[in-house]
Amino acid sequence: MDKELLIKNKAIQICIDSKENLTPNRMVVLEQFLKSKKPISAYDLGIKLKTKNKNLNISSIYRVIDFWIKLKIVHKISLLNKFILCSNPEEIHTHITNICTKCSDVIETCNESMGLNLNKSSKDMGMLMSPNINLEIPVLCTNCK
Amino acid sequence: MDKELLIKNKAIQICIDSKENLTPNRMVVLEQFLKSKKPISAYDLGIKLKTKNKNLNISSIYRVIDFWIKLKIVHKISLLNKFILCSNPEEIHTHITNICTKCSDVIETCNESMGLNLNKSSKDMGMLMSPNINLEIPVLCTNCK
DNA sequence: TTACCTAATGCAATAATATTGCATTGATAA
DNA sequence: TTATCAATGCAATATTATTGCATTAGGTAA
Repeated sequence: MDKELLIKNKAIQICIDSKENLTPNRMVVLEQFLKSKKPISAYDLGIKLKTKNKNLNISSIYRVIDFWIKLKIVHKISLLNKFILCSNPEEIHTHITNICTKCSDVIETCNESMGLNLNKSSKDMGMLMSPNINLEIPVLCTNCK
Repeated sequence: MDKELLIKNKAIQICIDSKENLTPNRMVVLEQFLKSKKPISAYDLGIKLKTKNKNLNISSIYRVIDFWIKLKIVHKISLLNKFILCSNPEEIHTHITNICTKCSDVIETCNESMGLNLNKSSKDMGMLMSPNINLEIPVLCTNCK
């Protein structure tokens, strides 16, 4: 089974487990995310769906995206104001998103020890790191460097 | 000499060293940043300046902010779409910005070893971490946790 | 000084991203 | 059937950011 199908099944499972409704809108948005290798903006996602005769209002799109973010299936990449599928949903850990500043390619790496280090660093300052955070690291990817 | 004055002098020095022009607009924006303990949006900064009879156009504000960002005096906090003075300008290293998700308070910590670790992690994936990056970590601060 | 050059700024329109309130729909349960 | 509630549609609006072009200000050469 390829990776996309795996993620898709996982997403559906998480949705069911959370007793949430897997509506048609939520499904088409999920599938669009599965097809997007790069982060995509809410508006661009809307345009993509439109070409498939799925015309969602922008507010619905944002709401659906928020839904998937809540379930930790989708990440917001604040650096780009775009969204992308989480490559490793479900597990609670620190996500590290390497974002190529040149081509916007994203590679997600989940380095537990890094998460722990960051956590310790925050604690030393008396702060509490949120669980399941997503760290955005500007990099140059293999192709662009 | 208190910390703000220190940062101010450093900023001015960096500006001179870079042979850049320290214009009145750039100065008032810098001073507003020095007064803002929390990240501030470009528009809010404009409003603040307006109350001081300094009426800058929004495009000028963005340009001045970009100017200070270029000199590494100001950081953009992408998580909030706001800007804040760098607490530790000039030195090239990994900046770690802890952002309280409740009150938006920001504490910047510069942990060199963390930067090195992240760098290594990126390298392992064949990517090159940009120098002088700013990492945004969602936390709960001392007061809010 | 004057003329010129360039960086900085002003101005106003527009783009891009995101949120809101309220109406409507559709599924489910009583 | 009726009541309820989550999801969605709709359209206005808010927020953030950029752009092209005109104008200004400050420095330099003649």
